[in-house]
Amino acid sequence: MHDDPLLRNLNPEQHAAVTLPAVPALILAGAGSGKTRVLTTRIAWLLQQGHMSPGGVMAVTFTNKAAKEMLTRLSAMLPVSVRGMWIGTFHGLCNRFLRAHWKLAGLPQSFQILDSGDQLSAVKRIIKAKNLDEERFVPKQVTWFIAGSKEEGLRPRDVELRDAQTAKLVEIYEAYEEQCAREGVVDFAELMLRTYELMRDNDPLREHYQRRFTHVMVDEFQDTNRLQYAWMKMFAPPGRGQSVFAVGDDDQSIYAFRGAQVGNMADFEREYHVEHVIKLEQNYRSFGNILDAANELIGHNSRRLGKNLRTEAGPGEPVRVVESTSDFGEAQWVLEEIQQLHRGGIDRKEIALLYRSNAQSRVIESALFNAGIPYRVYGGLRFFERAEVKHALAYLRLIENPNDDTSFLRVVNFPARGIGARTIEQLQDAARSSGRSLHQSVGAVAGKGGANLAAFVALVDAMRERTHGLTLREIIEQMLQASGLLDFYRTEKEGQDRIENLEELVNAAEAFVTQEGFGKDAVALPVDEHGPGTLANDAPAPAADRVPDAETGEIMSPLAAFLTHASLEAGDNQAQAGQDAVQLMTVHSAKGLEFDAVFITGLEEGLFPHENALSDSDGLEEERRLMYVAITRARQRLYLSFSQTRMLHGQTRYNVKSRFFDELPEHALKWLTPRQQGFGSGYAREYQQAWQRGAGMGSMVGAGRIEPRPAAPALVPKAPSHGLRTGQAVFHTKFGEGVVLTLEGQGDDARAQVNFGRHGMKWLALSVAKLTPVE
DNA sequence: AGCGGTATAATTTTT
DNA sequence: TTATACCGCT
Repeated sequence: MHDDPLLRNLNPEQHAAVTLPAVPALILAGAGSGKTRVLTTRIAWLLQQGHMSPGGVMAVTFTNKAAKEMLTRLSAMLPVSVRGMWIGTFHGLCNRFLRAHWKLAGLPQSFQILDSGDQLSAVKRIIKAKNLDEERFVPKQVTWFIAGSKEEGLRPRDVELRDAQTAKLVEIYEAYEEQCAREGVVDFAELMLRTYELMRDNDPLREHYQRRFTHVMVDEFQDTNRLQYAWMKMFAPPGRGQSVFAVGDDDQSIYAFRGAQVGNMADFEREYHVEHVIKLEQNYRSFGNILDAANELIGHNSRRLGKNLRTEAGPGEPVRVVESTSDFGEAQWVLEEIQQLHRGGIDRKEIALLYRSNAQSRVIESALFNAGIPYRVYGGLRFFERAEVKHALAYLRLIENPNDDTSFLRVVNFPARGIGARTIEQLQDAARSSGRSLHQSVGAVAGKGGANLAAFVALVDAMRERTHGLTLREIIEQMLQASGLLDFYRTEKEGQDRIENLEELVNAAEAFVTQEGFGKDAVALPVDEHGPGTLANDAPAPAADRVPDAETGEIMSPLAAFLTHASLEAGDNQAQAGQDAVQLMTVHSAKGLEFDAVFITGLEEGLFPHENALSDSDGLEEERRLMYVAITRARQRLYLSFSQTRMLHGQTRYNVKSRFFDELPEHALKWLTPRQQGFGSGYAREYQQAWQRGAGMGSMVGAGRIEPRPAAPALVPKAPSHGLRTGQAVFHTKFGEGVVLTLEGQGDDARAQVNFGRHGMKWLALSVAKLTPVE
């Protein structure tokens, strides 16, 4: 049956998925079930069998990383050029589409892409120009409104004007669109929406692409938003006979907060009359106890498509659970355990420390730092987002397009050249009243400011002239000199790192030109603007990079292509790759990764599940899925950890252990600290204090049993008449068990704020409420 | 223009 | 606690 080497070693479900006929199919791919393998093997198999040509493939992912992974694996499987295939991120493919059809899309040929930061400053400018109150129209929220509207497929005229506030927001949205059009830029959501609209409105074009893409595959389908689903339907609508291969996992849907619609999976099944739903439940990553924990936990969610992970690997080690008295103690314990694991032969890069929110990394970082253990924190600034790099890119953008006001404003006075806020305001007024760009309005400003502005414009113009015809590397080097950026950072005391980053920018450009062959994302394919007819269906881009525009014969410049690349792929964050370092990240950023050993820290009510998500059941279910994602990252060892107290916003919070502990199977767990009946029993505290005095936990853990230690004197303030103190565990007949957070007032006035975990935070009058101390 | 003080708010994130 | 924003001063 499996003579074909491609299909060898596939399990029956994977095999079935790979060799499905060309009809719509939904693949429910559990964590660690070989999803990417199925996706790439299917493409390879279809090509090998001659069921489709390379040009007939469209495979969409969310991240550049996933797209790259797919391409790498695919080219390892088959000696096929990936050039003609449309494999990439939603935004990358939109970019490719719009580069080919810029004219029809109503865009300038080398339109540039705004990242979220650029978009924010663009919105800020509009709010200022319209003289609106930034309190009422918070720029961040306005960008959410705009992106949100676009992701619902709504242009300003389509948004329902529910109230005055919305009407004003729509007005800003409208102005924002005009501004983007004037400057020749698009934001991320615009890439999607513009593509969708062009496909919707241009019959020959739609017809062409629908005929071309016989196989459309969408990865992480549970993360698609409304627009992305509608977009997909434009390329492969129901009933047109294309193969649509949607791969996803509803249990790993953790991006509802940014518009993801898990419901798209069910909608897809219904609208496409999907007959083939294949569940990939065989897990190749984790041992049984870990999967038991994951399965049981996620079983507490309703509204699932239903899926259970199984393994043939045996139960493996138990899931270890640890309680600490403080976040500090937790970090110390994690540190010890990491050292133990490392001594036991596990690479540090195979150890992940996961947390719900970024703020939690700090304590752990300092513990690791003090112990001299190398670590890498995910998240944070990425390469192309760093200030000095953005400045350099702004100059490059101005070389490419002097009317890019966002870039103009970023560097008009950086390095300082005597152009102050007043001058800029005058310039903006002039530009606004004439409807022209800042660059075009420079002449309207008189005086010294005006002269300086003119000098700036002359500088950029000179850069443009002098770099004409040079290689990308030379252009950037010229610009770094001429702009004064290099000189500026050379004289700055902490400028050395920045200069290194600017040099790195030159390297990145060089790499882009040579290795990447800057065509992949950025350069137009030879697609006729005027519809099918003359189209070579899957003509690969000729000899790599420089594809002339179908109509004018113009070539997109390497510079414009590089700028596009920089916007679409923000690059890694700073951490030195390659080193054997412990991996620190949020649970969200751990999605898709796997490690030998995983620590999930801060498993406390209010933190994980997060308090902001507790108000509705959808929120709680997403938190639970998040926990599910976290658990399923672990191959061999999983640690769950929580702490009685935690420093948050500069205050000590008294927490209750996460409700998720009650949703895990007892048989799979092993408590390394004594199992608590209620909360904060003296025993655990004594134990922790004993440990913190230096007894160390590793040996006790290693021995597999914990010996009671002599009690340490409790460091608590003197007890007032009601007998309560902060941190006190209490019982309330209605709310159950809780922990006292704050005590106020005296006698009959005395009040206590109590954290009842899932019953929330309560203020109780002690003269009325029946609170029983638990200890 | 740039510095330093105070106020304020503080999940999760990719493109 | 800490990062960022804004204001007022030099």
